[in-house]
This record gives sequence, C-alpha cells and structure tokens, in this order.
Amino acid sequence: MYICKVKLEEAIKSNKFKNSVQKAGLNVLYTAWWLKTMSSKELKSFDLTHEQYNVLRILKGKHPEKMCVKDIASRMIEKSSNVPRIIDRLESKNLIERGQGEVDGRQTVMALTKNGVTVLENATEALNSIWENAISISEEDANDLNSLLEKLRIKE
Amino acid sequence: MYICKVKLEEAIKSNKFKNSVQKAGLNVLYTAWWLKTMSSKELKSFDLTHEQYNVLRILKGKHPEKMCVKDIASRMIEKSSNVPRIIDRLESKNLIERGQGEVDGRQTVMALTKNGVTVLENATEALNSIWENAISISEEDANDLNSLLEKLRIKE
DNA sequence: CTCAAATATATGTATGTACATATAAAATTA
DNA sequence: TAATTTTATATGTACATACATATATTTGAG
Repeated sequence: MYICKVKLEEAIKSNKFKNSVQKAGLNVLYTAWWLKTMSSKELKSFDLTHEQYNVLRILKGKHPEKMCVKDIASRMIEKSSNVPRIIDRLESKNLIERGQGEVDGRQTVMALTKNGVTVLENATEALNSIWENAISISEEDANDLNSLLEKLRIKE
Repeated sequence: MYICKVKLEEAIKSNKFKNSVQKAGLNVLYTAWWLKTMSSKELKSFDLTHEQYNVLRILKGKHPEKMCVKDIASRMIEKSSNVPRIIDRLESKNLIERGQGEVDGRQTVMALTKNGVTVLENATEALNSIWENAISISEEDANDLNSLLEKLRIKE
C-alpha cells in the first residue's frame, strides 16, 4: 500500500468530527500508523521489525552492560509489548546474547552481540535518513508539537 | 498495567533524543499507544476491540445503506487492517449482517444490525466520556495540534 | 529458618497487522 | 465472444499485542 501524505480527512474519508479534540485524537492515531509503517518498510531490509529495533536500541543504551527483561520492558514505547518473545527472535538472529541473571536467578539478562551492534548502527542510519526526509517539520514546530502532546496526556 | 500520565522521558526512561523532531515522532507513537490502550480498556465492557469499534462507526456513517469491504478499508485509520477478519468477528457477534453484492458479485456487503446500532451507541457514549475526561487539551490547542500533525506528515 | 507473598519471566490464547498468494467475478481486449 | 487482465475479497504465515495464567526464584513475616 502506498503511504500517501494526505490530510486526515482524506485519509479516513470523513470530515465529521465531534470536535477538534476528537479530531486530534484520531490524527495522533493516524500519524502514528503513518510513522510506524514508514519505519517498518525501511527496517525490512535489515530483517527487523519496528519492535525488534526498539529493543536493540534500548540495549544499546547500556551496552556493553547487560539488561534484564523488565528493564527493557519499562523503556518500550508500547508498554504492553511482550518482551520475552521479541528477544526470542533477536537471539535466533544472533543479534543479542542472553543468559540467566547471576545476582537474581529469576532474571534473563542480555546484551547486544557484535553483529547486533553493527546491524543496529546500519538500521539506525537508514531510519534517521528516512525520518529526516519524510518528516517535514521544523525543530521549532516539533517543540510545539511535543508540548501539545504532553498537554493532551497530562492534566496541568 | 496502569496507564500513567507521564512525560515522554519518564515513560520511556530516556531523555537522549537526536533532536526535537525525533522526540516528536516518538511522542506521537507513545501518545497513540496511550490513546489506544485507554480506549480498548473501555471497549472491553462492550466485548469490542478498538478496530471492531472503528468498523462499526464506519458502517454507521452510511447506515442503513450497505457498505463493501473496500469502502470500509479505505476509511480505516490503520490502512493495513485486514477488514475481512474483523467483519468475521462482528458478524459472529450479530453486530453486522452481510451478504454478497447484488450489482458486483465479487463484493461482500454489510450493514449494522439493530443490535449493532445499539451496541455502537452505548460504546460511543462511553468512549466519548472517557476521552473527555482523560484528554486534557483545549479546543484551541487541539486545533494547533492538528495543524502540527499535518505539517509533520505533509510537505508544504 | 520456614513458609507465604511478591517478583521476574515464560507461555497460552484471541485478536490484529503486514504481506504474499489464491480465488472468483467483472472488465477489457483481441 | 473467448481469452486476458483487473478488481474484490479471502486465506495463509510470521510477528506483535493484550491479557490470563504458570513457574521458578527471591523476599519477608513469623
């Protein structure tokens, strides 16, 4: 499917909104879908899904330290992600190495492999590049957008 | 999982962003997850998923006219939704009635049942109510937010 | 110290997405 | 009109989400 850059009204073929707040909610949902789809298409060439990429990036943040499942989960954008299954796939692709926690035997701890670091770097470069090309918003507007999204979620 | 109203930095335990544009992208993704999760929790009491609700609302737009799968798909927020499977579930719950297209025999056409109309009305009332309570943004700010999201997606 | 409660992770199931392919009907073309 | 192409929908598979439950380890109350 071609990801058109169209106004919300065209995208969902409707201009009947209860109010601007409802429209903003739908606009956020649509924009998120647009961003995810665009990113996923790029990540396909690295044999990564958006979520697998997210886990790799989180691991990079502490590399070469190991992280446990819970620490990763708490940093995921989508909080209900099922981290154990995502890391299953990353391990089978030799992008991470995992073992049992030494201090806490309940934990599964893991870190990026050398290969994982390389794949992540390449994927990040590609992703940064398409975000820069596809997202047409200034730093100033992006700051305003961030403020408004926080306003939406958080009562002052 | 409790859906906290927290700043992005707390939600993903990171304040290392490449720039404000990248942060805005992540903020959109997180806010969309927040909205969807909040809505889904509410829809659970109507035995509906967010996507099933979206299809019902689309059908409402033409009710009592019938719509075909393609027409519905073109109005979905998430364009890659697999509409045939969603309508399978709506039909088995007697919320929609479907048949073969009379003009075009390839089409599957469908419309809300009486029950579907009722469930949709109740679900919509509940959903509007929690959106009003949970989304803390003024109409003015919502208008700005809509403009900025369009700016993000569409090159001027 | 022992046992109950809490915690970290894994797993099962229903639903949905993303994408490839299959099937049947309509439209087009030769 | 027969054959080909296009279109509308369905289906299969891998991955992910949402949520419930299971298992193992650690913590903490007594």
